[in-house]
Formats: sequence, C-alpha cells, structure tokens
Amino acid sequence: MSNIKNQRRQEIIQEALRLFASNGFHRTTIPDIAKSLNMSVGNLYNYFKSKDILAQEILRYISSYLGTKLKEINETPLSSKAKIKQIVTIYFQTAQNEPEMIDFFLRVYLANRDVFDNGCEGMLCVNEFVTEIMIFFEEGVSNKELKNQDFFSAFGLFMGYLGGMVFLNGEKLLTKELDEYIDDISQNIYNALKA
Amino acid sequence: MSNIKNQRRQEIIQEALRLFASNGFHRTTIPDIAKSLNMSVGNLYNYFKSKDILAQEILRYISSYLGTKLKEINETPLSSKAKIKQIVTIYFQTAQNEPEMIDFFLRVYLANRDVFDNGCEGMLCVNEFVTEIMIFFEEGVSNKELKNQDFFSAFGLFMGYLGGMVFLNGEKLLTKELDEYIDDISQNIYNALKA
Amino acid sequence: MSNIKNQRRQEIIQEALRLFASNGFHRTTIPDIAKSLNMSVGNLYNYFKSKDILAQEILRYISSYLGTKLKEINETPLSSKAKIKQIVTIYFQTAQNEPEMIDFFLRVYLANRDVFDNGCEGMLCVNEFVTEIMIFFEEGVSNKELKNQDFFSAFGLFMGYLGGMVFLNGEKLLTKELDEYIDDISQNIYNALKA
Amino acid sequence: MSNIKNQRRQEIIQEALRLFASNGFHRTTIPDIAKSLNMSVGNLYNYFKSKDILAQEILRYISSYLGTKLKEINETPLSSKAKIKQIVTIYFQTAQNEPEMIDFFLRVYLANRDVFDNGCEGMLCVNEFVTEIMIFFEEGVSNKELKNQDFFSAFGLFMGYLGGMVFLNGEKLLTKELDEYIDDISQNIYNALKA
DNA sequence: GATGAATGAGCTTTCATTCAT
DNA sequence: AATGAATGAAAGCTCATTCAT
Repeated sequence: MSNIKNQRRQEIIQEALRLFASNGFHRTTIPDIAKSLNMSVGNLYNYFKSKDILAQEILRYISSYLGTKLKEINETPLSSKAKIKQIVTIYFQTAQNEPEMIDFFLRVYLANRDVFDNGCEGMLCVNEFVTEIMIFFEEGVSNKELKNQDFFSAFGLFMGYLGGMVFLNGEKLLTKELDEYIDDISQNIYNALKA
Repeated sequence: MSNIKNQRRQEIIQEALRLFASNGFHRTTIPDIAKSLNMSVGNLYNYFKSKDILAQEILRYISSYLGTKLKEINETPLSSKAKIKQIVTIYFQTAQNEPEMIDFFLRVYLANRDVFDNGCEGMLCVNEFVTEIMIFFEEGVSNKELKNQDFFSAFGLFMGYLGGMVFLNGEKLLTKELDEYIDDISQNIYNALKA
Repeated sequence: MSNIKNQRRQEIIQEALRLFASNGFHRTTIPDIAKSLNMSVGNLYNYFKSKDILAQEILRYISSYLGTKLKEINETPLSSKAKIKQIVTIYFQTAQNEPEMIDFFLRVYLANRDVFDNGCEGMLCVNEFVTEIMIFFEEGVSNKELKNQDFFSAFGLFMGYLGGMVFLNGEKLLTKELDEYIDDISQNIYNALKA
Repeated sequence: MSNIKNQRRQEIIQEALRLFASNGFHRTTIPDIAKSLNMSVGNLYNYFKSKDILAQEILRYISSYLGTKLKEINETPLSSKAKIKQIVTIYFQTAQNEPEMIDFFLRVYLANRDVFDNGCEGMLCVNEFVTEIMIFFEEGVSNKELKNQDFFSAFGLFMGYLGGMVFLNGEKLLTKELDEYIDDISQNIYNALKA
C-alpha cells in the first residue's frame, strides 16, 4: 500500500474513532464520517470495505497505542507499586486528553459485540494492550511484589476499575477531577494485588 | 392501572430486558420484542410510549431488583469483609442465573447514554442500587473496618471490577467458571478497601 | 334516540369541532377526542360510526348554527346594505368568539374534500347556510338594491372574502383587530354588489 | 448544486405539487411521490430532507411563478381597472390549466398551518406573490384610481374571492365555466376598490 | 482514486377501528 | 351504554452499501 494511502487510512481511523466514541457505533453513519473528512462516501469504502471492519481497525489502533505506552512503563526498572501508579496515570491522562480512546472501549467495543465477532474474536484485536498488562503482572509476581493469582482476576480489576471511573467521570458524577483520584486508586489497586 | 395490565407490563419488561441484553439496544427492534411476546407492535406502545422509555423502565427494574438483594445483605450483622464476599457472590450468581441483568448494564446502559438522557439523568434510575452500596461502604467506614476515602473510589472499584469480570466471562476469556473467582476477587476488594 | 343520548352527541360534536379546528383533521385522533370528553374510544363509536361521519355531522351543525343567525338577519326589514354589514359583523364575531366554527371551514372542510365525499356531496351539509345567503341575495336583487348577476359570483365574494380575512387574522398578519375591518369590508362588498 | 440535480429537484417539486394538490398533504405519502417519479424513497430524501420542507419549497415555487406573472402585468401601463381584469384572468387561467397551483394554496397551505410554521412564518414563502399585489394596489391608490384603505382589506378581497371561486368550481357547483365569470368578478372587484 | 446519486430494506411510531367483557 | 386492550397496516425517515461516471 502506498504511503499516501496509508496516511489517509490513519486520518480516517482517527476521525472515525472520534465520532464513534462520542456518538456510539449506531448513531455514527458512514456519511457522517465521510463528511467530517471532506471525502466522498464511495471513496471511504475504498479504504475500509465495511463499517464493521473500520471499527475493528480502530480497536487495533487503540490497542496498539495504549500497548506502546504500557510497554514503555514495563521497560523501566520501577517497582510494581510505582508501575501501577504510572499505568493509572497514563489511563486517566488518556481519558482526559484523548477521551475518544477510552470511550471507544466503553461505548463501542463493550456494547456491540457482534461488530467484532468476525475479525476480533477473543483478544485478536486487543492483544498488544493485554499482553503488556500481562507482562506487568507476571513480572510483579515473579519479583514477589504481587500475589500470585489468576491473571484475569488482576486484569479485570485494572480494566474494570479504571473503565468504571472514566464512566462515572463521563456521567459527571465524580466530585473531583479524574486525576485527583490517581493516588487513592493506585493505592487501592496495589493493596488488592500486592503479595 | 389495572392489575392485569401491570402484570403485562412486567412481562414486557422482562422479555425486552432479555432481548436488549443479548442483542444490544439498537439491534433489538420493537417488532422483535412484540413478536417475542406474541403481541402486536401497536399494543406494545400502549404499555410504553417509546423504546427509550421502555429501556429506562428496565433500568429501574434492575436497580430495584439488585438494590433489594443488597439491602438484605446490609441488614445482616456481618463484618464488611463478609459482606463484600456476599455482594460478589450475589453479583456473580445473578450474572450466571439471570445474565440479562448485568449484561443490560454493560451493553445498554453503559454504552447508550443518550437513551437515558431524558428521564434517567445522574443516578435517577439506578438510585436504589447505588444507595445500598453507599450504605454498605459508609457503615464499614464508620466501623473502622474500611478506609475512609471518596465514595466513588470505592464504588468504581466494586462496579468496574465486577462488571469487568462478567464481560471477560461473556467473551469466554476466563479459564475458570465465574463463581470460582469469588474468593480471589472478594479478597482483592477487601484488601483494596480495608482500613 | 333518547334525549340523553342526543345531548351526549351534541357534546361530542362540540368538543370534536374544537379539536379539529385547532389541530386539523388528520392531527386530531379519535383517542384525543375521547380523552377530551372523559369517554372511552369504544363508546365514542357508539355515537358516530366513523371519524369521517363525525366530521360530516360537525359540518351540518355549523351550517345550521350560522344559517340560523343569517335567517334572523334575513327576517328583519333592513336594507341590503345594512344586512351586508350585519352579516359581516356576525361572521367576524363568530370568528372571534367561537373561532372553531370558521376554522373548521378553512382547515377541515376546505382541505379534506374526500372526508366529505360520501355524505356531503355538493351542498348537502352546508345547505342551511348557503340557502340563507341565497335568500339575502335574491331579495336584494328583486328589490333592485343589488345588481342581478350569477349567484355564485356573489356567494364567492362573501365567503371567500370573509374567509380570507379570518385566515389573515389567524396568521397574525392584520394590523388591526378583525372587527375594526367591519366597516371597510362591508362597504367593499356593498360596492361590489350594488345595483 | 449540479445542474442535473437542480433539474431533478424541479421535477420533484412539480410532481409533489400535483399530488399534494389533488390528494391533500396528509393523504399524499412520500412513497406515493417517489413512486410517481420512479425514484426510491431514500433518494427523494437526498433532495428534500423532510416532507414539510418539500411542501415549503413548493409554496415558494408557486409564489415565484405567480409573482412573475403579476410582475408582467404591473409593468404594463394599463389602468387599475384593466389590471384587475388581467389579474383575474391570469388567476382563472392558472386554475384551469395548472389547477394544482391554486389547489395547493387552498388545500395545503391554507389548511396545514403547522407544516409551514418552521420556515414559512408570516409571508416568508409567499413574499414574491404578495409583493406584486401590494405594488398593484399602491400604484392604483397613488393614481387615485383606487380608494385608499388598509392593504389587507384589498388583499383579502382579491385572494379570498378568487380562491373562493376556484373552490366552488372544484366542487362543481358553478353553473358556468370558470372563465365565463371573469367579467362579472373583475367588475365586482373594481367596484369594491375604486376611488 | 474519487464522486455522490441511487437503492430498498428496515426502523420507530401512529391510529382508525374492533370486540370481549 | 361503556370500557380500553388489541390489531396491523402504513406512515416518515434512515443508512450501509453499490456503481456508473
């Protein structure tokens, strides 16, 4: 694929991500996306052959984006406790600065399972991201900083907790800014997971 | 409203809940629901005057159902630690036996905010449920069993964590049955919240 | 028909008239009318066997009501010029005090010809009213006060002109109150028709 | 907008006008219009984004069409009396040859005020037409051919009278052809308005 | 690659009318 | 006479996708 086409694909992914995240999958139409990009509907289909496939590519993009950030954390020599705080920080920062990424998880991925049925089964499209959480966890366990338990007990805690907070924030139910919760929440997670 | 009509309303709520939970809000049509109930579309509208309002009533129903269960737990003289385990148990049992309740939260409520905009703002429709969590938490704090912190830090942990586990279960990613996670997860939550 | 039933019929006619006149024929539903009368839909159908027939009865009612008023004028020994002024006055007073009568003509009768096709063909249902205009006109002609011309040239002038003014008034386009136009318009009509 | 698309819009306007005028607004459905044009429903919505807006565009079209004809009359050096006859002639000719224009006024515009509420308030969409009547009237007054009176007294006479005649004609109540009334009616109007 | 008119199935919602009670 | 739940056809409108240019 030509470089220029590849770049256009990236632009589409980012704009569609923004729209899906703020309006939901079914309320965002292909014509909406095309118009937002000053592009014709027909041409959009030259880049992604269906709406579902576009959503799947977006999921991969997010997973890759967040995976990369987590990888940087994993590559530092910090303690598990410090890494937890870093992860929470990254997550909340992303939720504040590029809220579309987390919102896409909550509003599109979580809610429209059938869209991802053919192409993103299991963890196919969120692999990069999950892998880094797994690396973080297993290193903590082998260092004896973290308690040895089923990975998904830990993964569910991380992802559910952080997602839940972002949801509450989106609903304007929180009494403080999201980042003011970083300390409490990091501590809670650490307490839950520590050896 | 006549008793018989009220009972029919309940039947509609339960059937619609089942369908929304398994197919999502936008992929469940009013004709689908009507057909599932052997009822005409027009008559369905005699009971609920729009699809959104039907979804809102379902949300109230779930909140009331779960709120009642939590209330029973709150009224026992158990320690906070024991109550946490009870709550996790109730939640996972519900997820296994009546999965539509939890799925509705994840697939409909969480993801289609606009549906609930007019009528369920803030916590209007989930009030009963949230209130019980709040009571549980504040009693634990005043007993000095739980650490005093922002309520939403605790609420997000509970709801996000449990919801996250149910999601992973629904995705068939868990390696064990959901109820086999009860001990680990209760312990993690307790560790996170204890004084 | 029993007296009591007849009275209920009159109440229905008047309420339905009010609703049809202010919302139009198609935007007024049978359930709307029933609710407005604290009556069940089914029972309404015991009085009028279809929506169209209800509208036709209303038309007869209006024609009779206005016909009676015109008859009183015709029975006075006034000059044609004075009668014209009386007719204009009656019409505008009705438009101001019971606007539903004139509005029904404009919004329902004029616009939904098919509703009146079977049952009110020709002048079948507006007979009383038209007859009085005819009597007025022919007396004027035989007195030599009015010019002898095709009756409909005169009838169209009366009805079109007055209806047009009420429409303009309803659109809030008039710069004065409707009754302030009485003198000008009576004079114009007289000038148009006089011998 | 491309030329071809613009032309298609015109075709839609003309066909929808025909249907609305003969069946009324509510009894003419979008599928009816689309079928009449050998066009899909969806595509019709690419041209006009709602049924109401389509009706509003039709109103503008008629106002412009008739306004243009009146303008030609106004631009001749005829006396007011002669102009009145011309206007009546044009109106009745239009009613005979393109009856849909006048019928639309009577059956759609007059009777379905809510359809025109958002977009055609006041005289917004009939401006071209009304303006020419106003020019005719004011020139007559300033020439001293016509009596100086409130414009709407004159406007209501013109429009109401002519509309009323067309209605009677549509009801097949007239004993002569519409154009045989031209002389009488022109004379009546002139008598009503002359100085 | 790019355009956008065109399709048509399918959506939510409405409502005149019926009928068992 | 009275009720109102039930019917079901049909309305206005949407949108993923295609295809001739």
